[in-house]
Amino acid sequence: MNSEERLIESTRELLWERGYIGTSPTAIQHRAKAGQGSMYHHFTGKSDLALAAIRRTADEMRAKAEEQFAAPGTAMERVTAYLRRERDVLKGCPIGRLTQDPDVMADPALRAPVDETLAWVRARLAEVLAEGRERGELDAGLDPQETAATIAAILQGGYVLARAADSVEPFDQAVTGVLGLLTACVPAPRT
Amino acid sequence: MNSEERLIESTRELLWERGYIGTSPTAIQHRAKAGQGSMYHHFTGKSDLALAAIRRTADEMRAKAEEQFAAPGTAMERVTAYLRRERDVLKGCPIGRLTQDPDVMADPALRAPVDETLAWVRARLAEVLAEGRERGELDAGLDPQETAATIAAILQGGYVLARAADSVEPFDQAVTGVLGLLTACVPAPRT
DNA sequence: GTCTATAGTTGGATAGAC
DNA sequence: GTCTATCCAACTATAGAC
Repeated sequence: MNSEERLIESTRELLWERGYIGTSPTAIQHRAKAGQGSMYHHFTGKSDLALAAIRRTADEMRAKAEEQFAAPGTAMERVTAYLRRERDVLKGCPIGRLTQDPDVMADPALRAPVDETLAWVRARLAEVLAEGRERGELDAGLDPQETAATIAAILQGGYVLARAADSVEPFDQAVTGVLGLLTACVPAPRT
Repeated sequence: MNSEERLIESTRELLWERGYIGTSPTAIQHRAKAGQGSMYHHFTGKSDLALAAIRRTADEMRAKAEEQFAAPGTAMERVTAYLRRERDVLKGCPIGRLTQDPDVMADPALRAPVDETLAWVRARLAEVLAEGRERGELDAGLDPQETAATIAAILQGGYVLARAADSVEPFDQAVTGVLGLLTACVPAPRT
């Protein structure tokens, strides 16, 4: 891995662990085993490097989610697979955590990938749910957009509760809880 | 309001807006219109001041939540009142946001009030739900603890989605969505 | 209690040599 | 491309005067 690549990857890690304000160019350089000259040769500065890092993380997040969304199976099966997927729960969401970073939210360029990615997740979940409703897999009264927001919020909120408790338990409970509520919206099969 | 009081209040605001890493003693002093000498006379340093601020915010958060939890009405009514209560959605949760602050989570003293407050919210919600289930207001198959985690996660996650979108819409949708799912667990009244 | 002075460290970046 | 030298501001805190 070349120096530019290492700088981006180190920035991705540090943004996840410490956020934008908490990540210094010096810390990035140390982790990437790159000098100052190298960093400022490849990138104009901290924000430029952060942009590259955030974009890559956002792309990766969408790709991983699409694996479950585009899989075969009923809507409930796909939503369950998405919620139950292996996750670094105690580390939280590398995109969601950036919403707490005022310097990220204040910069339209840095903010855009965060906004777009979470909006995409909601929209994609809504599509999956709408599809399930059309196929009669889900109750006709279920609102796809609202329920999609609920599911996306469960994940982001589950991370927060898990980090506070320093335990994955509340995350797992929140997921199990919403899946239980959703199951009640699955029409009984015609006998 | 005296100087000590102003320092605590300013710290509360800044922790909410910029987090622990992003809040400097200088910034606190400016907002509180207090000098350095004043601040270091009343508090041993940044973390000591942050502790006072976090404790107060945690107490306030519990008191506000208890208003809805202890109100008269069915479990669904109290949960609905809690979720629909007026909130500074785009500012997020002043306690939940601290879970993203590695320096807060690394210090047991600062971490404790965050952990305890969110655990309390879940436990209290579980009590309300269990009560509703016993009274026959909610489906017997509903797990109070899991559902409590779901509801608490909706709030924390709703804030994240709202901040990303710079709009309260996803927060409101997530809340409406989960209330819709919960309503499906309300047994039809005996006719 | 509050003020000013001081101080060592880190942050974020630039300049120019190689 | 990478290195070292240099820069100024901000961060966090201490010391001592008033």
